[in-house]
Amino acid sequence: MKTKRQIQKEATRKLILDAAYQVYANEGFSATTNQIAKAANVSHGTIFVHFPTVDNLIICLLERFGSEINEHLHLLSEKDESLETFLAAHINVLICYEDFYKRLISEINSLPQEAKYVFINIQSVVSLHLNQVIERDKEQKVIKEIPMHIIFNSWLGLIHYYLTNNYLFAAGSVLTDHKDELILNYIKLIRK
Amino acid sequence: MKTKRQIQKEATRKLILDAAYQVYANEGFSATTNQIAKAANVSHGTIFVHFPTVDNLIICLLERFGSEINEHLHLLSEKDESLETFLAAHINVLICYEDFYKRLISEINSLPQEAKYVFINIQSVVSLHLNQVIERDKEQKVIKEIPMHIIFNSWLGLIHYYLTNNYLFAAGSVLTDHKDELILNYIKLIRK
Amino acid sequence: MKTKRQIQKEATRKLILDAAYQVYANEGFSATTNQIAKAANVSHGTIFVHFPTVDNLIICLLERFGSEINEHLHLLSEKDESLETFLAAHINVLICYEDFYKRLISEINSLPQEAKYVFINIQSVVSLHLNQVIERDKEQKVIKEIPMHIIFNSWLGLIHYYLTNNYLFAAGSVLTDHKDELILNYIKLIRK
Amino acid sequence: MKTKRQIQKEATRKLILDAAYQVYANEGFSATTNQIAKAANVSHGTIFVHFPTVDNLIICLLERFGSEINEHLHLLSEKDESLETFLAAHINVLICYEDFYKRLISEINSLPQEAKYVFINIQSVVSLHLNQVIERDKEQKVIKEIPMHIIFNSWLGLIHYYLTNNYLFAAGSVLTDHKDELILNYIKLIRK
DNA sequence: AATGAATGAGCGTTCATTCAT
DNA sequence: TATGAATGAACGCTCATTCAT
Repeated sequence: MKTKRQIQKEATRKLILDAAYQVYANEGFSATTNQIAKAANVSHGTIFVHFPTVDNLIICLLERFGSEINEHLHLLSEKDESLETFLAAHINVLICYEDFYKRLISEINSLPQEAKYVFINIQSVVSLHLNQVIERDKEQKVIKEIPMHIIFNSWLGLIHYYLTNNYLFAAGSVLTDHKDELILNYIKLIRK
Repeated sequence: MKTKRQIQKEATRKLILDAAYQVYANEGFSATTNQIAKAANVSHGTIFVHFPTVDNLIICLLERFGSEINEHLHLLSEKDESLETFLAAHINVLICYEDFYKRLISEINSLPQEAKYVFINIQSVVSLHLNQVIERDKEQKVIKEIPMHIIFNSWLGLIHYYLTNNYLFAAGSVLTDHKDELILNYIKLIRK
Repeated sequence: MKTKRQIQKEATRKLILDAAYQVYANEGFSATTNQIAKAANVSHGTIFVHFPTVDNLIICLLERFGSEINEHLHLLSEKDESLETFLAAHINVLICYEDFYKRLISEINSLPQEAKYVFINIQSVVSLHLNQVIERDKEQKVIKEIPMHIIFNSWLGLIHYYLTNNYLFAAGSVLTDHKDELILNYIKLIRK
Repeated sequence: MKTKRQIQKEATRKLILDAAYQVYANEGFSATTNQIAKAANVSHGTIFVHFPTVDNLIICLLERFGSEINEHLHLLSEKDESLETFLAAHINVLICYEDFYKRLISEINSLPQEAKYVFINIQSVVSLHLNQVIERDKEQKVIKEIPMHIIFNSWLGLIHYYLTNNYLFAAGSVLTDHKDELILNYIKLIRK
């Protein structure tokens, strides 16, 4: 049983995390705690009641983000879908988080060490699912003899490249614009 | 004929650029002018004698970096080398600048607009050469029917992915460690 | 009802404005925010919690100063006093703010544009009252046929001259020392 | 006999003083030594060969300015001119130096102590001549019974007031625009 | 639990002055 | 004599963090 206070506290905590997500997505991780407080409609000090430091806020935010995105990704694995369907589903999930994800892959190296674990975790979930799908295709001998991690890293490399260099390829969402092209050609690459 | 003064001035300028290169490579582009001054062993004010603003310092540094790396790359095009040789040469060049290049591809979006042009320029030089090498192979029908820009972006995507996620793959230089594997498998991907 | 917090905040704001008033009066408007912070016994950053920029601090200070001085001057108009009484009252008001006023009339041209409006406003209040008093005397044909603005500017010119050149005329307050002489002779000048 | 070197040195010194005069007239005394060096077409360091500190430069500049303006004023006294002619001549002299003089009377209190002596000297020369002219008129009983220093300070007060508040009265030269009005009305004031 | 005023170290930048050339 | 690169203290301002309310 949660007391009224605990419920209130968790609500505020969520408010801050939601705001931080939006602010970081829009401004990058150099956004200030003041901006986040304003976006969350709480006082500046409240942030530090819930999170002892900004780094801690970022870590908690990324943990939540990791869980959320992984939950989305898990739903993919249940069905017995084709490679094409899986890749499309993966991109569709990323589109939901596109702005934030873009910031994340760009600025990951300047974020606290623990943030990286979240990032690794997300990638390993995708890897796991991709593995399953590919293995099936491999049995049918349609996939080249290339190590799984290269197959996986090529895919992530390709879409991360398009995301980080968004400005070269699209005015709005690069994933929305180039989704089909990316999937089609990536499959061509890994197929015999 | 340069006067002793001019030589001295250029030496200091080089000192600052070299220091900035090292500091940015180690700390990322959020490093401060104070850190750079200390690394260059000059007073803080001296930086602003040579560069009116930090942004200008960054742009000059990137221009120098761009020229340097392009010079390296141009040497490649003169010879009639194989795809494998070219990719190895490309990686070898990047190894020389690995830490700095890693920061650059990560943080390019937070750098001044002019910095992006330098980055685009570097990439287009690589693209140009890769194009030549691939076209030759394409005539021999060994390359898949995939648009050139996808071929190019897959390569950059792959090595940028390994660079930005260095910590996943290697303790030291990820390019040194995975060079052969990357080249070998990338070629497998684009070949029929 | 004000909360304790609001009271405290206003107190600090007043502390800063009071300190700024004193520091500017003593050192001129080239005094630094550090000096003001020290004089106010608050940390340097606190100044910028209350005033986004120095210019804003100066403008707020001048607005307060303008209100205060105008309030003093308004009290004069209610009575049906003689020219002599009015001029004496004007000088008496200025004596209260002498050091600050001296800096203001000296450095007005290097202050932000909005500061000038405050200054103009103060002068126009004086002008208004002087006008009323003079008009009465003019009806009695004791004042020369001279345009009102010249009458007004002669008065301000005279006392501003004594203020800016204080060091020529007095060790302490030039207005206190020369008040009677200035009034007496100014009246002689404008009377027939 | 001056050596070639001495002649050259004096020429450079003059170059710097001329430039400083122009720069201070245009920008006020907060202009930097760099601006002056550029305007004088000499190197920054050269300024400090001729003047140990900026304050010393300002003092020397004001001494030269004082001599120059006093020389102009001295020419006035030789003739046996009327009060009106004298005041017109005074204003005409000031018009030659208007921008610089305006800065001087505005910023005199933030200039080094010695600068004030120059200013006092200029004023006493004007005072001397005005005295002579007025005394003549006084003998003819056309001037009011007012102490000479008040008569003098009213005049300076009036024109200084117009100069410091130039922006209230004119877009260009306030002395050129209001010269006749000022003289005419000032004479009205001091005449019986 | 939430507030928000206060803190102070640190930022990029300016500028009078120095001194080797 | 003239130069101009180098200096470093000081500037206005930012911001994560603290703590009395």
